[in-house]
Amino acid sequence: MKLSNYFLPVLKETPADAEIISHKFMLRAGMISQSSSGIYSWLPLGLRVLKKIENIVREEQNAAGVNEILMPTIQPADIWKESGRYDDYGKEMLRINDRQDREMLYGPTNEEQVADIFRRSIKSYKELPSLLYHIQWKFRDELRPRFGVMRGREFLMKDAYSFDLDEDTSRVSYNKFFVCYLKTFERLGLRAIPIAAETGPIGGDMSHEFVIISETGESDIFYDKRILDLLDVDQELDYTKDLRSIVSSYQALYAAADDKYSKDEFEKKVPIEFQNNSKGIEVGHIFNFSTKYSEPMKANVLNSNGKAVSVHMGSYGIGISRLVGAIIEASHDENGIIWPEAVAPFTVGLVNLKSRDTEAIAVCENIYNTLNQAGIEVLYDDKDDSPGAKFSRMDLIGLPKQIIFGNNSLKDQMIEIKDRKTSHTEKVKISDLAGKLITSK
RNA sequence: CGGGGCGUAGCGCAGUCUGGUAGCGCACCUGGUUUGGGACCAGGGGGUCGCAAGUUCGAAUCUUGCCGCCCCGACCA
Repeated sequence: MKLSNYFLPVLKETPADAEIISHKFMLRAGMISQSSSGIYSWLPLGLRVLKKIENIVREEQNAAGVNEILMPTIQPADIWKESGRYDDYGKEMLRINDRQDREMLYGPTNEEQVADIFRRSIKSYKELPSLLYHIQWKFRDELRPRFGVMRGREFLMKDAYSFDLDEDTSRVSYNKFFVCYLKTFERLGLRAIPIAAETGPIGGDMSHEFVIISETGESDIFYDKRILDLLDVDQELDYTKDLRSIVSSYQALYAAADDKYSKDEFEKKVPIEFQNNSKGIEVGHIFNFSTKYSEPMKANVLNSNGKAVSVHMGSYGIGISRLVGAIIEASHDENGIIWPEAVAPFTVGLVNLKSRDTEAIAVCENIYNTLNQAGIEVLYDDKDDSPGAKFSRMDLIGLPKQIIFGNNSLKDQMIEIKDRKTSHTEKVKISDLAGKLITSK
């Protein structure tokens, strides 16, 4: 993509509305544009990141054997009345009436909807487990939206649902998602810690929040530092195998949010040198709620005795739009964003500092075409701005690699590759550039 | 929803106390000179001062009502 042809409204000054780093940078880098409180339009650069994250999440869900579906944003009130949540869910739920005055709502989540889909189709225990997910926009009319995309009212979420015959088998599904989440966050370049979460009225130990450590986090977490060393799920995962050992290696180490934190337990279980307390951003939540929805909604299957039983359900969320902000919170410096390569909107930024020199333009065009053909995503700054303006804009938008065509590049046929994160710069022959970038990928 | 703050050009702000018909920086347009860390000179365009009503000879400024946005708190991916 050529910058001269790209819709990238970067701002030199920070809009007064933004408070936290990720919000400021997202606005300044032209990633989003606020529509109203907690509701944003996604501009090209932001959308590319959102899609990258979405695709990684999708690939990992598929790898775990979860089926992708797409449920509507607008749901009928009826199914929510069935589950009993129509009255329980407060003003956070946006309720609307259609032209026939039927009660509808903009979905804040999809347990009812998916249970309805399930019960229409699945009748036998032989078809279990059943795993479904979708990636869809949700709306929760938050009391107070804030922090830009991190706590919007409208947000993009991956939510998955499991259906199993009983508690034992639903634990197998739960573990599957647990491990899948570890893998997913790792691919996103994040270190997400699974922490024991409140299970509410259901009880039990089957609820975890996945939290990334960040100053701006909204939850206060206490954990055993050694859990960070476990966060390396590099190996190919075989989801057909028993995943209990992986899950229990995490559960063995203390990690809890303040609402579940017990000082005594923490100090007893964690040697003092491993005790850590910090703020975190919740980016995922997995939850098993047994028959809470299946029972009132009559989502039953026949078991091997021919008896109708309520299925055991779980739900598993990842806040995709929130992750865009969370990644920035976890990866930036004073000059701007530093994208992990996996989610970067472009892999490299090609900067032509000699943007008025026809010869330089010709060489840069050639480099641009070569990189594109090599399958490298490149944003080519072909604009006629001063070097300082180009550098600071490139730093702001945070592409992992900057390729700089400068004063001497024509003469010596060398070009600089600068690493956005480390600022490490190396000169390579222009003819070697594409090969160099491909191997470093 | 309680507490606090803000709303003046695309963005950041001054002007409001003390009423006299709107200004600065950046951005934008034109011409010229510049090009390794947000260039310079000259010229130029752009604002129903959030909306409405009121007070007044006269309102960005005073009064009342409404709307929007941000921050802190209680709740949430």
